Formats: sequence, structure tokens, C-alpha cells
Amino acid sequence: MIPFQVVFQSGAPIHGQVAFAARKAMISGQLRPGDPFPSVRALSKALKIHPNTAHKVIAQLTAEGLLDARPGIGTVVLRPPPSTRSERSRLLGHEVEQLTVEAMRLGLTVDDLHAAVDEHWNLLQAKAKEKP
Amino acid sequence: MIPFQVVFQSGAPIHGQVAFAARKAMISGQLRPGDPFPSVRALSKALKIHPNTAHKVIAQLTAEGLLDARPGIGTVVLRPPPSTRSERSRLLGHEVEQLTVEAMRLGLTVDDLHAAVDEHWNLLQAKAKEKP
DNA sequence: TTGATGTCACATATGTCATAGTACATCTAG
DNA sequence: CTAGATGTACTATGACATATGTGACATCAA
Repeated sequence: MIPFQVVFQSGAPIHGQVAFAARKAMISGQLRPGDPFPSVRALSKALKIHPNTAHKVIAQLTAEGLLDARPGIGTVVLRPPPSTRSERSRLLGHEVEQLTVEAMRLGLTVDDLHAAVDEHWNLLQAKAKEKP
Repeated sequence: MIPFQVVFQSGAPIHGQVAFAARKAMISGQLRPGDPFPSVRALSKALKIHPNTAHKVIAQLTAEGLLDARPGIGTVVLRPPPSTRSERSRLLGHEVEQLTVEAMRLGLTVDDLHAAVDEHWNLLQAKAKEKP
């Protein structure tokens, strides 16, 4: 029906979860530049969420430069824009630190973390190579 | 004054930031098992936050098994309890995936991620070795 | 023109967050 | 025993985010 899957978890905003699933689909190649993105109404119907919530998803992805929304036409997937230095530093500075601290608290080793990262990385890249 | 530092950022809950700073201090050895933890009122005064917010920090860390709070006595740092399998799987399943997806979206390589993890890991472990 | 699209503007309900104030139980120090 | 410090519980308020509900408008293809 829609070109990506979402498994809703309680505790996190719906629009955030849907947007994350869409980003993941773009990275793994399930959604490629030029592909049509589900409309506000189609998305709300398929995921059984409110149209305004679906619109928030599209608005967020559009703001990130991942989608191009045109009234009357629809929304299409764009080629991902080059990342900003501030974006990368935010990721490498804060989020990696939080993950590292929590991993250490749980008694994991560096190798455990590396292995987990590799696992997800290879999983995504394998999907991307499935659909050339 | 208090045995850890916090640099407040807007956009994230205060009690979450303080709790994270406390966990980081415990891991890096600035706070060791048996050490006294600042009281609700001392914490609120030192960080200029409301006592209720400070209490929420202590309540959260107590629920995680990192602190032992006793009325009339004070709060002391506990030896970190062994991690649960569900905790580890949650970390390795969800948070690592989110970090991986975002890193890929920003055009980073696996090596970039590994290097960032190593950097923070070594930084924390170096602090822990400073104070034996 | 018709239909589907994106967009916007209200409103309502719920939940979180931080603050504020008050009160109580417990323990140590004197 | 008393005074003081501590942790804990409760209610309340204002700001903000979230999700839903409803309605309307502009744009474009068929």
C-alpha cells in the first residue's frame, strides 16, 4: 500500500516515528529520488492516523529537504541534500555521547557497540543493494 | 559544590539533563559507590532549579537503582546493578538503529561512527582511571 | 468543471514540563 | 526530647507539545 512500514511504539510522537520510518526507507532504497510519496490523505488512511498528523510528517520531511510538496500534484522524494557541518557535529557530539554513556552503564564493551553498529549498517546497506 | 557539572541545553527536559550528567559522573568515576549525592534542596540551590525538579532527578536515578535515598539521612550512590537483557536489547535494537540511520542520512561512513564512539569511550575511561 | 492534491486556521482534549506552595515522616545532632 | 535537615507526597498553575476533529481555501491534472 505505502512504500514503507511503521510499527508504532508508545512513548514517542507518532509523526516522529513515521518520519523516521520514511527516512529509513529512503536510505535503504525502498524510496528513491523521484518516487511519489503518499499523499496526506493516503498516509492518514493507511496508517489510521489523523490527516493533520500525516501532514506534520510531510511538512517535517519537506523542511529537511527530503520531499518536494506541490499542491494539486503530490509529493515526490528528492535527492538528499548534502549534510551541514552543524548537523554532523550535533550527531557526533551529543547523540554518540549519550549512546556511549548508556552502553557503559549497561556494562557493554566497545566491541559490543561496534558490532551493533555494524549489524544495523550492513542491514540497511544490504537492502539498498537489493534494489538497484 | 556538587560532584558533577551540567550545561543546560534548551529543548530537552531539565531533569533528564541533570540525570544524564549524574550517570556520566558515576561512570567516569567522579561519583563512586558510597559517595553522598546532593540533597534535593542542595541540588535545587546549586543548579538554580525548583526542588520538585531536583526531586524528580533523584527519583529517576533511584528507580534505576543508581541511588539509595533515605529520609533524614540523605542519598548515597549505589554500586550499579547488573543490566537486564531487555535493557541491553532495547539499547542495541532501537537507539543504535536510530543513530545508524541518521549517520547514513548525513553521509557518514561506518568508520566515522566507529571513530566517534571510540573518542567518547576513551574520554570517559580516561577520566575513570584518573581517580582510582 | 471535477477531483485530488497541499495548505491553513480554528477548536478541543490530553499529556509533559517546570514552577510554586504546603504538609508530613524520618533520622541525626545537640 | 527538641531542632534541623532530609526524603516524600499532594495539589495547583502556566506553558508547551501532541493528537484529533472540522472546515475552508488554493493549486493543478484530467
